[in-house]
Amino acid sequence: MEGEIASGSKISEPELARKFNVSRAPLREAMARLERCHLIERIPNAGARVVKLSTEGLRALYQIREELEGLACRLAAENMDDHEIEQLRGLLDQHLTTQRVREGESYYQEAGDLDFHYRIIIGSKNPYLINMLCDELYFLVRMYRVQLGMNGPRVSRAFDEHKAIINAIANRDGELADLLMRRHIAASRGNIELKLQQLGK
Amino acid sequence: MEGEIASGSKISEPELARKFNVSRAPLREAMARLERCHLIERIPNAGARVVKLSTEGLRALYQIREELEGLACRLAAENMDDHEIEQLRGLLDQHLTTQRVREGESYYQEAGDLDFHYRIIIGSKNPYLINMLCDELYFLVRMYRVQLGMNGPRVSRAFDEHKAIINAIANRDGELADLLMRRHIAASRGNIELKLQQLGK
DNA sequence: AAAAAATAAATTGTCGACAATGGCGGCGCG
DNA sequence: CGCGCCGCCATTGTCGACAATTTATTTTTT
Repeated sequence: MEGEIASGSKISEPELARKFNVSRAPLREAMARLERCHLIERIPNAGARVVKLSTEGLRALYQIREELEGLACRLAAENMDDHEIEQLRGLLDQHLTTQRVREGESYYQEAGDLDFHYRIIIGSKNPYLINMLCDELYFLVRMYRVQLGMNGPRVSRAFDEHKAIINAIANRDGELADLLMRRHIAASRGNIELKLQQLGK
Repeated sequence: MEGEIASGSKISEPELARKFNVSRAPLREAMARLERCHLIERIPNAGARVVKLSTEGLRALYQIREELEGLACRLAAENMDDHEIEQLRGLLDQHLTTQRVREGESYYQEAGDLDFHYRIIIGSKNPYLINMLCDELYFLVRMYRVQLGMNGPRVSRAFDEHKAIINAIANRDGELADLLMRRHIAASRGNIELKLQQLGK
């Protein structure tokens, strides 16, 4: 995810097993999980390679995200209880004080439970949705984030958008939360796409 | 999927390995796949059990389907070429002549490439969408279908809805195709839910 | 020199066995 | 008779080795 192993480089099962001093069995399963998360791609009988980030990949991924996280917002507006919403508000305030101070540095890099989107998805209470987003797509999303991390004016703007979304959810206005989330994700995509074109190629 | 192994019954790894005369390794992977498809559920250190079909599960599953297959329609309207659309039309006509004759018997039971929804998803050309729907959710969908198969007036109605959707796609009207698909799936859900309440419990 | 055959290497799937972990039932004790 | 402890057992994770298949490379033949 963090780019430590170069994009497109080959991942050898026996080689990594030696490197980490484990047998092939657990490493095999680990690679199966990576494949499920779309972090590696397999070519039959020719090995596995680290995914390459691309504009087309980003587009395809974010098309799904818009739809699914929009739905997550609608469901979260129905299903999150007041306590959870308050907790999420607290998380945002915490981000404001700890992270946003060093402006433009690193909003958005938190993992798991500390991530805003993650929490909303959990809040939807739909097990299939949670599984698909948190256990499969999210690692790839985070890979784009980490390697083409957001900075500049987008940081504070994203924070404001998060605020607006949580407000809509707190007002139990699922329709609005849905719309705001879709726009938020679309904007985020635009930002990353720009970086991809500048840096990547 | 077909209910041969009763819902809720335990699946033992070593036991099945003996039954099929294979070692635990391949059976292990097979079960991992079943879990990924949500056909079995694991309780840590207590074994795996066949999923139980339920109204809540159906609801959660179809919420995702509406969203994702709606998106698939929108994308298919953009990305399917004329040849693919014509092929899909042919498939529908074939269903009409071969299956629909024995009215109310078994529309909808075809697997894989022969399935209408399947083909549209492929037509979206979005690899993540294809993977999630065809490789993960679809087996569970088919389980509901097979075990609570459609019959009665719903059969011909579903066929007409399919026709309308393919027409919208052929007209490159993604928005309409999206809407029609969502309604189609919602109606299908209603039908299955009814059966679940009648028969299941 | 080009094509074909043979060989080497890597990937991938499979096997049988062992070990650790946690749940469940039986047993003793209060 | 109820409660907690202990041992058995199923589940689960791991290991090292072997086999099959496919791809790449080298050697041989025309």
